[in-house]
Amino acid sequence: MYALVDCNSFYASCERVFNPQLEGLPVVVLSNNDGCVVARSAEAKTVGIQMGVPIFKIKELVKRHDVRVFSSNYTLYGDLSQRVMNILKRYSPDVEVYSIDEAFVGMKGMAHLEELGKSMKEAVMREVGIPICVGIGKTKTLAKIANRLAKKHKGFGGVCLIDDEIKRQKALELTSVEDVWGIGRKHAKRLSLLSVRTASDFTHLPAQWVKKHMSIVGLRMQRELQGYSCISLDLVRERKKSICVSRSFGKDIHTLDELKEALMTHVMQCGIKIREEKACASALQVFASTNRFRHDRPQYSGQLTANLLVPSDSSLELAKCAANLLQRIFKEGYGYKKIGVVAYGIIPKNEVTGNLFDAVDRDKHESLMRGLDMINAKFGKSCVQLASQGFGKKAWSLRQEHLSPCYSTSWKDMLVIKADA
DNA sequence: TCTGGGGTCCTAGGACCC
DNA sequence: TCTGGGGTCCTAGGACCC
Repeated sequence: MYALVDCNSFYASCERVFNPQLEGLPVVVLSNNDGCVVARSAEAKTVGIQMGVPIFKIKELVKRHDVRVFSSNYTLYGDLSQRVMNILKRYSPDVEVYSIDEAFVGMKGMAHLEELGKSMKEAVMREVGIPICVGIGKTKTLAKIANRLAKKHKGFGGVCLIDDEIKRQKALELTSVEDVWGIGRKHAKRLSLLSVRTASDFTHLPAQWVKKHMSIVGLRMQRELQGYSCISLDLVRERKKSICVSRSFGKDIHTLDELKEALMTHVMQCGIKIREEKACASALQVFASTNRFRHDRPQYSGQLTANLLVPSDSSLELAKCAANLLQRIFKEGYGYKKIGVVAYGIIPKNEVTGNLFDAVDRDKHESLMRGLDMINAKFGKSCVQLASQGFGKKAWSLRQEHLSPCYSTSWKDMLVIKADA
């Protein structure tokens, strides 16, 4: 049996933990650049705010209902997430952290599953202050479905267990096919043309049809819904296959110099991620694009990939390569909205093969990067930078107008509790 | 004026090899 | 004049997830 633990309105709930006045009020959290709504408290859902809607489109709604708006604060959410996961690990050695706000917990051989679920819920609320729901089923996909029901129907008290045939049937009938884990917009549309409306309908489709139109991924989903486990717990995190850092700009950027400053900043971040993985990248891709929503302006999107002579984790080398790629994709006369870098061919550092014609002093780079990481870890990631990242005010920087403090990870942001004299 | 970011997996088709 | 078959690897694109 598997339990799926999912935090309710996670980002919005995080904001509430250190700011209890938000309790009972509609709260939303925005994507990077204060673009779209990516998390909503229950109250925000009730007043009709849709997931993913750009904030500028709901100005009126926000004003009318006094909705509290926050920029996303991943430092805060990441820290609270870890605390939640640590609690779950007390219940089972098998915890797969699936995303920042979700984890699968292996419950093999355990009894009193519903009570265990309730206990998890209470512990997380008591110790971190985050509300969660728990769904339990024979397969991961059924656990997902159970979780959805637990969220949707108050009667479950936040914990839903599917442990027999009757409950499974009932749960599948109550779930629309587009709400099944792994069925996205495209497949949902195709299925609706066949009058497949619920998860239960989907399980009755001929397997050949599913295989043909939805590949073996679809077949696997079907089997999982029928109660045959096909997706096992992923307990050791696999090595990443690609590492990407990209951002939209607060406003359009026209010059190569400014684009380069932004790109160099992303490359530096990418380098840090690569070194955290104790890995090297074999190839680097740079991409840049204009604002795809502005149909009234000329559109352009360029991308180019280059192999490195020797796989590397040195920000300096990556930066040099990226700068070169940018020069080649840059076209004058466009307003750029986004730029990014992707590292491919990620291999463990100790498996890197050298090259006879390699002219780089790798030991030197290595100690330089070690020093740089140490300083930046201690004094903030912008303490030591590349000159090419630019100085002074950055026209391209993110918009973050509603950022909350990092209550749990920064000394200066810690709450001060005043006792009444 | 203002529309996110970071991933994974699968398939088809082309290049290439013997 | 006649021009195979089997296999691997790589890439681009699609679909999906949170």
